[in-house]
Amino acid sequence: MTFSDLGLSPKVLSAVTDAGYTQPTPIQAGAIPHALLGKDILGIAQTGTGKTASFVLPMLTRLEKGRARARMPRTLILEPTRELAAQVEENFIRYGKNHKLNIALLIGGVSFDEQDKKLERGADVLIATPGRLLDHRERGKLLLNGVEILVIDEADRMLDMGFIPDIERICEMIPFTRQTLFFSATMPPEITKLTEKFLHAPVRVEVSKAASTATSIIQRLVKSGSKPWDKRETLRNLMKAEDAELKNAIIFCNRKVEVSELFRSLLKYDFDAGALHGDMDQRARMQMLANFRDGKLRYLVASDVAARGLDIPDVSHVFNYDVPIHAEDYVHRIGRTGRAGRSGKSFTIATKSDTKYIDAIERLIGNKIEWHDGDLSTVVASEGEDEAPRRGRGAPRRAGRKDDDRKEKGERKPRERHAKPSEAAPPEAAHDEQPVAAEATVADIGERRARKEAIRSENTERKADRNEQRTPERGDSRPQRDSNRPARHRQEDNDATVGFGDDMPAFMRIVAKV
DNA sequence: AAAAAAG
Repeated sequence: MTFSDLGLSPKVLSAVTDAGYTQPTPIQAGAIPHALLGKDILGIAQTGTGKTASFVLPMLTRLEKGRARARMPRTLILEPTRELAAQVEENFIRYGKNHKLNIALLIGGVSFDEQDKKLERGADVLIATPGRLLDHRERGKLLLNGVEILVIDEADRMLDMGFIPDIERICEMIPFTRQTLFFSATMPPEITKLTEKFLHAPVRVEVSKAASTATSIIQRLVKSGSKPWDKRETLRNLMKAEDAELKNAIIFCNRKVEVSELFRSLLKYDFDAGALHGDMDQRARMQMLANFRDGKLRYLVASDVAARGLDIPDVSHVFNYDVPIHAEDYVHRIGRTGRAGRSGKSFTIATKSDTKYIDAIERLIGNKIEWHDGDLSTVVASEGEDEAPRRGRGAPRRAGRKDDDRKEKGERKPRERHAKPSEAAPPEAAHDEQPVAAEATVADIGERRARKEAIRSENTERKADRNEQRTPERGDSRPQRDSNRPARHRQEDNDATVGFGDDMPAFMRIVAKV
């Protein structure tokens, strides 16, 4: 079976050939001929199975007849995350290089203007996340009654994310005569109901999980103390131990705060790391992902935004800095490595409180995961030791480490309540840097502010010169404000010393106590 | 115990 047997147009075939593909994957072979005939498709397939091309290629062929009218897109593809949407756009660009198609990407976090212009011009292909799509429609800039082909991708994930009502609304805006291509990795009851409602006599194409993935990934559990610095140390040791074999790695954390904390910590230890989570501004998200794909970054610290769907080929290692709370997430995360028959390694850092989640994972995958270097019964209790490198600058360290721990707990709490998660001061601020006095001096506060700003801009553009990050008071770090941030987070902007800096009047100190 | 997605 080759691509030329599937009935695709010459223009599409030549782009596929140029991309270096000759053999369709099972989902492509199963779905493309039916999709070309205009049939509805129910595709049950995981990512990494060639699912995207299975709808992009037939759509391109079918779009060769006809032209788009202003504000009336001819096709619509719904994706759960912005990155996935952008990835689908790339596929249309790659395989549509012999076509003159207008492609519009409607995702949140970026300005409306450009998106509006593309809609105005008439889009052949509209790729969107649900929120931004509905937003455009409510503004009257978008008519969906010209849509001939609707694609709903990653439906089960849309369900997890609470998008199903939005999806139903959107489906109801599109004429009955459309063709619907529907993809989901799993078929929970809610999704089955959705397909019964919105698909007409679909052809079901099911691709079993690539059995090879499970076997080609070496999985290990790694014991660790439960304090953040224990876990960071465990991770660093692991990264160093794997260095020779490690080409690149994704490091998953359960929370966005942890992503940014770990990211900053790794930078301090000179690891070549980037970060990816949903509270970062869109430009930074795209940049980090692109740099990681291009090999400019070796490590990507990420939330589960990166766990599914994203096409990041050739990841040699996956580290779970946290044990995922939901067992399925484990499968998705480690599925980022060992793709396309290659081998991969995954290490999951586990603490005493993680045992029940590990049990759930082992039940799901039907296997015990081996311990890397002894199980949790051998963990030595932590004394709160953090072995981070010191900086020469500033006051000498305070005597007791344990003292500092107490300080970290006691002092960070009140400010943490206001802090936007991704920008909260890292624990290291109290730990392996300047000790923070109960009443911070103006200079301390000014420096902490500068640091925060450096971290902010670090999230947006990673500077080549690390020293700039280390001495942010020199200047050029500018705060990157995200105007899209929900109002409840904005309070943090009034926190501490923003707007006063080093010149903050003394009476403000009480407010800014850190 | 989370993340994601509109502003």
